[in-house]
Amino acid sequence: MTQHTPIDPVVNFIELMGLQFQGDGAPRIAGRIYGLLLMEGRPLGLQDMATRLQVSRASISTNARLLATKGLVELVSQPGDRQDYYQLIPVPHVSILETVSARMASAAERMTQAEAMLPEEMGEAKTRVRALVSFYRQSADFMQRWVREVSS
Amino acid sequence: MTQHTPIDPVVNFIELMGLQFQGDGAPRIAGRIYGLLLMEGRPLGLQDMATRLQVSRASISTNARLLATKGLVELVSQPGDRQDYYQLIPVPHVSILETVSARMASAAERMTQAEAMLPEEMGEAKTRVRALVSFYRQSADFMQRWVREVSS
DNA sequence: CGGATCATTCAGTCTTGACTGAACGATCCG
DNA sequence: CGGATCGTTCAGTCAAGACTGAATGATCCG
Repeated sequence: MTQHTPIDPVVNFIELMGLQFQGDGAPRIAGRIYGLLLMEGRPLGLQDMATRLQVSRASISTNARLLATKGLVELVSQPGDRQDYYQLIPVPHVSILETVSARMASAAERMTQAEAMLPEEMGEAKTRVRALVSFYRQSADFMQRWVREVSS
Repeated sequence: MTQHTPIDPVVNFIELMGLQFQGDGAPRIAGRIYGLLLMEGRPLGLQDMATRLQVSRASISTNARLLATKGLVELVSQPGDRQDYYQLIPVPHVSILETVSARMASAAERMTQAEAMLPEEMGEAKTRVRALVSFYRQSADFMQRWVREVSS
């Protein structure tokens, strides 16, 4: 019978990151991978992570690549080794903020398109939508500024 | 047989908001409610919305209250009428940003707690976590600043 | 070439949570 | 009081998607 209440602080931290990611709408396993890399601080292979986190290699593969596309992690290789190693990106702030910024910008874009199709009679509704779009656009810009500030 | 490809721009906009919310991890119906209110620009009763959006009253009730807790919508009453009416909050920016800010702050808080439990030998890991926490805290602060800027 | 060791893909399972319908309590009006 | 009309709660259904295991393709080494 396995321990029901884990007191291992490392496991605890990894699990916290899993829940954190899940709360943000990302797969829980992606969070656990990030937490594990944060604890180890060195490149880890897929097989390593799969056994450490007790999940399938397929899941690790998928989620590690997900993290890579989001700019939180990067794929590295070691000479004379066929394994894929992943390691933390030292300064993930830029990626995080730019992802959010891009989301807002695309939302603004789609809303603008839908707003343009509304008939002229709905002038007030169109104005309300444009105000919201404006806020999204400004926020996206503001994040870019913040990126520059934080990376200086 | 119902129309398969809706060209009604209002329905189109409402549906877009539904998808937008869903993409942000919120219930699709919450987005549709917000879209509907954005189109109408006046307080709407639960029954109204339920028939307009063709969903159950229970769902409208739940999601309207969700939007209210997030500060996007507010409950209003009309004299001599027992219905609950909901209307848009004119300037939702503050609520949106403060929600995000609060999320980041609480994430930073939990990470700090978990980090404190790590043994001293893991000095480097602790440092990495603290750097991440610092970023979260700064971002939360930065959003507060942005709130002030946008509401002036 | 043939076996071994990778990562990835895909069909299928299973979990999460959004949504519904029926009941309930509250409030109002006749 | 009794019927009607609210909003909410709750158990149950259903769909989306996270995860798995087996199969596939690629690369390396003997």
